[in-house]
Amino acid sequence: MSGTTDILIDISTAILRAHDGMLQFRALQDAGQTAKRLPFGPFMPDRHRTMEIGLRQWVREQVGVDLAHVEQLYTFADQGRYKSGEGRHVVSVGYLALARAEDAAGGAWDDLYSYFPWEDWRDGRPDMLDTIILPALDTWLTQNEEARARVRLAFGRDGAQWDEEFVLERYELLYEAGLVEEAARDGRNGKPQTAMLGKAMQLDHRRISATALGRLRSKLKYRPVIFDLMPDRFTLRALQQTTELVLGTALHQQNFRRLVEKSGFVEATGKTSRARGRPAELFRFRHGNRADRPLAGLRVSGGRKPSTTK
Amino acid sequence: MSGTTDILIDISTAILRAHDGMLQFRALQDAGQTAKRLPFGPFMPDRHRTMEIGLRQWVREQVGVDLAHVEQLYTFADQGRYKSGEGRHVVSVGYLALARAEDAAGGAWDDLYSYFPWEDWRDGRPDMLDTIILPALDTWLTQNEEARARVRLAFGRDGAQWDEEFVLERYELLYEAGLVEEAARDGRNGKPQTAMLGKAMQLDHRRISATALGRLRSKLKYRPVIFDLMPDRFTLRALQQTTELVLGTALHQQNFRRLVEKSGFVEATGKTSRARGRPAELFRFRHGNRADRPLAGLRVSGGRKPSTTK
DNA sequence: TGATATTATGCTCATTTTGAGTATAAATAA
DNA sequence: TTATTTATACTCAAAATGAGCATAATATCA
Repeated sequence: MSGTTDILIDISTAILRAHDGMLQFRALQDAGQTAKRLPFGPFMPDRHRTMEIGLRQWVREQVGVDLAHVEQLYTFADQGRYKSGEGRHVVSVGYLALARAEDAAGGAWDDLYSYFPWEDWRDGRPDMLDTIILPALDTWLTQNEEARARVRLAFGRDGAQWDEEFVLERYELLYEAGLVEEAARDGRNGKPQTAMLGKAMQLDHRRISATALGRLRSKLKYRPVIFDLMPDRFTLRALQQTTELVLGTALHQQNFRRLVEKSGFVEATGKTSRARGRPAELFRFRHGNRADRPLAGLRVSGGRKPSTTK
Repeated sequence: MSGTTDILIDISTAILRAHDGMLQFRALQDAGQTAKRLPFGPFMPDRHRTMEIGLRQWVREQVGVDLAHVEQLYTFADQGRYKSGEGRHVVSVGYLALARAEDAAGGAWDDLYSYFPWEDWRDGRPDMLDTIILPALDTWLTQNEEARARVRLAFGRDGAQWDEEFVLERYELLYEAGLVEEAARDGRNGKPQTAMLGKAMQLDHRRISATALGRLRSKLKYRPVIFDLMPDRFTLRALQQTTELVLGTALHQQNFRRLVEKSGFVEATGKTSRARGRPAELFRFRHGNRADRPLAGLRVSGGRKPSTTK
């Protein structure tokens, strides 16, 4: 008597790596499709004892990457965001996976920030925010007054701080405002906007990718996941650059060093790497035996502000 | 060609409130069943445009509580943890909801910590950890050497800190070790253990509740969700007690006050509440207009330790 | 009524953490 | 050799944190 409708569960995985100074993810190009997609496939309970087993099967078959970290993100089930399924209702479970560049050589990797250009603040606040996004959102807000508080929080307006973790919230607002191509594709806000922001993806895959980036940025601050993006040995500089890639912000080098050294997560190997300047010590990740203390210092702050003492 | 098996999605919600000095959740008693359950029901895509709509329907029909905050927790799909579904594969989506005691009057509410007695540290470290749990886990570990690192992290052994957020990890280990009734029920580790820890629940509902508690403890530290458990006006003492309930730890009163006052999340109403001692100022939650800064100071610490300067 | 218990609140103090620099070292490139 | 580049050490002030003492304002009880 209960849910008689056929339900199909799709498992999609955003696989991230740090490579070539870019935060990249594995994107597949289907013949006849402009938009790319994540590796994905149906959850088949008869064959997959757990969803993670299903995920690993589709990843193995479609992209063959060694995954260093796997984490469930969210289950999306709202109508209209997922066209496909031949009449069946599709529920979409998104996963985040991390890979080391060394273990993830082949295949096509895309720059994640080309899908979310407004998220990369390493060279300062992106111009497009003030020239395109905020004005467009303002226009939209005149029709959608109730969304004002969400925009304020997500985009850090009117005195609110930009929170680098709100990746999904920002993407969702852009979708609702009809500023990303997926919105038009899903038949939402029929008006063809002048500028469609970032590259589109198939199905709900950009939404899943946004969730992945947000979750990773958040997780960095309390678990040592950053090391799942690093090779076996690395300089502190390389670690910092990867962290900056993920967070989308520049960090203070000396303070980053201090933070990481004190965290107990790394140990020196005694070897050094030579590149252009002074050779840097090579470190390695120090497994679990340390009390896992958070890298809370990675919290991005807009600089010191005098505390509001009236 | 894809997943031909019929899949049923169940939506279960752990609804929490703070009442009578207890952290309570809404538990339903089915006739003929010893174990209680959460409100739950199938996701029906034809009727439910989103899962949250489905959740709200089941909550309305089964318990009629006004929800102040709703948040998806996790989607569980592993075999053998969910007996039911008449041959269909059941995927279980868990939600956390918060309610104000005022809006959630009727019905049966259970003390959450009676299901997780090892999680309540307000009066210090629970005895059962050293008298029952850790010895039993040690015995189990002799057969399951690979789980040692997980036990160390989850239960804070061998120098690791107890992390109050690892509620699910602890429950899962107790399940795997056969120390909670659900393990025997699911046919895992047939040996009837002497002491079954905490009260059992139907299906995977204790697992969902564990996830809910862990998520809430974590979220407290970076979003002002605690106020969704508070009445309209409250003293700082009441706020602290609710926080302690959720975290399962005692906090330093003066420092808690300093933290909350500085956070900008509350404003004085000018009125006072009278009880036994000196009357306390009544505060109210100050909505969004403040930059949402984290209540990071809520991070529970085992006290100051001299930093390991060699 | 007055002493006592109870709770709230203000304040201090020593550490630690954090943000922001300056200074120096060790390599390569010109 | 000098300039350039990168790594690393150190300093300093501001802010946050952990711990506690002191005092205020009420109820309760003898």
